[in-house]
Amino acid sequence: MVVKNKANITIADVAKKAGVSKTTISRYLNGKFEFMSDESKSRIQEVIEELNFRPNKLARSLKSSKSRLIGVLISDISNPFFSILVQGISDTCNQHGYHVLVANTNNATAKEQEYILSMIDQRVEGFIVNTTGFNTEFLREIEDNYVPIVLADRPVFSDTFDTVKSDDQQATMDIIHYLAAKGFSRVGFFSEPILNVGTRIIRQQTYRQACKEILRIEPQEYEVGVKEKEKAQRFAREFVSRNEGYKKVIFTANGLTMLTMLEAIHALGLRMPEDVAICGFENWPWMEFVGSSGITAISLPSYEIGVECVNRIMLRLEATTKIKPVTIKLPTKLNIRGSTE
Amino acid sequence: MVVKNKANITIADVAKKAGVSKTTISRYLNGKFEFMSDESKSRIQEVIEELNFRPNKLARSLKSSKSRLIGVLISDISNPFFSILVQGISDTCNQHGYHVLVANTNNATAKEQEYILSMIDQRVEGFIVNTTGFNTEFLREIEDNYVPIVLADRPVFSDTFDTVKSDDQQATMDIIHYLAAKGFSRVGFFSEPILNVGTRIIRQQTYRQACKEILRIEPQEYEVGVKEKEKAQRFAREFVSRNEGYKKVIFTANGLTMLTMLEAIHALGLRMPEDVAICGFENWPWMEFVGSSGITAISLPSYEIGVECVNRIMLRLEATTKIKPVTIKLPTKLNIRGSTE
DNA sequence: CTGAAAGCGCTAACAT
DNA sequence: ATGTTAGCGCTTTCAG
Repeated sequence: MVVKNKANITIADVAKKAGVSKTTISRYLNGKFEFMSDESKSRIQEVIEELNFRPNKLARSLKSSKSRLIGVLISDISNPFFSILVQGISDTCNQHGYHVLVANTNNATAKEQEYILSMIDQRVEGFIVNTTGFNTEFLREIEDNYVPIVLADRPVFSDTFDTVKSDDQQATMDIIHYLAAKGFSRVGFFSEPILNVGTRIIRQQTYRQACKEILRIEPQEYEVGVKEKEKAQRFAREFVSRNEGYKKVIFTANGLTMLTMLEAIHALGLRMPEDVAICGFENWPWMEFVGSSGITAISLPSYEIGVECVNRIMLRLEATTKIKPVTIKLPTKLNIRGSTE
Repeated sequence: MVVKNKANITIADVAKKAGVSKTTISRYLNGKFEFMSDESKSRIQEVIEELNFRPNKLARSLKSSKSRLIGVLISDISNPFFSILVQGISDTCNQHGYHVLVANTNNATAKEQEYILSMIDQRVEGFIVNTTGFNTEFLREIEDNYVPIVLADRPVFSDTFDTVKSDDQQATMDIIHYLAAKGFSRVGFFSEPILNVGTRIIRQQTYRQACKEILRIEPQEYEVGVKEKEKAQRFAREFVSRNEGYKKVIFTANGLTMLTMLEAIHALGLRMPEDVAICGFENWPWMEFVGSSGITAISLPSYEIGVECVNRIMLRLEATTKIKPVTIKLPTKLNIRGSTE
């Protein structure tokens, strides 16, 4: 029988039964044993176990304004990248004795605001936000007036927030160096048409830089949404014919775009890498056996990003002085497979 | 400026400024306008907007023992099946004005207990549990003494819990009927060696039943863990040679096992479906273009399971009388592709 | 070493 | 139609 505090035992019941005051119980619960007699201590412990007493966190929180809750806002939790991020966040928070309040914003700016405000009403102690990108001012106000915020994965172009993300510049330069060495003289950048997502922007800008510095070509960029199957096929065809005679590769900015383009390639009956090669951001287990010998892809440190986000929040919660915001870039890994042979 | 309740405005401040009592403010906040003058009402509204007042949910919760929080325990949130489930749960809870406290149990029985107890301390109003399977007694105690529980996806063999899951019996019978009609006389059941997970057990039992009633063969069952690459290859080879001369198909009990076996098939250089066919539970986008023409797979209603779980909880929270526990089985869909041609 | 009492912000029974 | 008052369960001065 693990459970039996049916009667809603409170600190007062424990105090009465132990023959001490509520204060002493409170001290016991908070580990303030310095000036407590050993008798009291062991007596209290006995009674607590006997009554199966567990303190009401709501009451504690109300009194202390410390809820031991972290608010987590995720743009799309069904995306494995983000669910692993949440796993990292959740596991680490739990280790610190915190719980996470998770909400799915579905990339909607208004929902992001609404949920954040509502979580503040619950007195969360901090936020980890995978932001939609349109709430920079709002987030700054929250951070200024309430609790710390760490941005997960998606930066905003303002250095006032702690940000934890993958090192996308490095990753992009690395993969393009690799592609160039393999003889791919034409690299097309394929991404989702989502405005304002810092991650995409950084990958795209680094791609452009790499086009100039490494490949010495004009960038070839395509924006295609997840549901736009026809457009994806048109773009694939266009990219292939436009670069006739060159070794060419489709470079996708994220896992969803990879899926979109793989579908198109499959539908068009193109061979990888003979007709067109492919590679991109986000590495998933199934990529090992798609095509004749797998898809070249960049592993992102999703779990570790989650862990670091929590570490930053905890740092700020413990800090007594202001801490300067930093951007933490975690290393990625390039997995080379047959799709870029 | 959306935010500016820096000074922690309380109901008392609003009352003072509006020239009424705290009670009236409280009534206003709770929509008890029946006996309130229109002057008071509009005056209060003004002041609330002016001061940007938002009620402290912690205080409300302490008073009412209603936290507007639902606890969600997930065995492995990095698994897309579960992350979509969480999405369904989270979206639906938010629609009802609830937030979700999410914890990842990593299939650990002790963690499941620990997090549940801790969430009770936070006064969550209900639980949605994707249980490890070893906490039946514990969960029953929680439900008896505290708050409603709904089991998501994984049933336990006890009819005392509300359970929401996919209709695995139907799905299994359907796919085996389909396979039999296609001429597959040998079907092997491949699953993870996890004990006590109701979902696996049901799929396996139905498979056995189908072996008897439809295929009229002895069941051929293999248990292989996600990391056991060699074992997977051994089993694949064994299954193929054992059923030499028959049309045979590997039937995987979940997405992870599908990945494990695809890897093995790929490593062994087996052709699908010529050397061995494959199909299984869980349908993902990438399955459309693995192999020459996709993988046959069963779509599971993950999101809808999440939605229904919340509906059940809400039903219980609103109910005044005891509600009889039910098991809700949601329909699946068979996606036929080239791997079972 | 311990306790009395005040109060966190809100709600609700009981007045009026 | 509105206010007074007493808590919800805990923490924390302040006083012994």
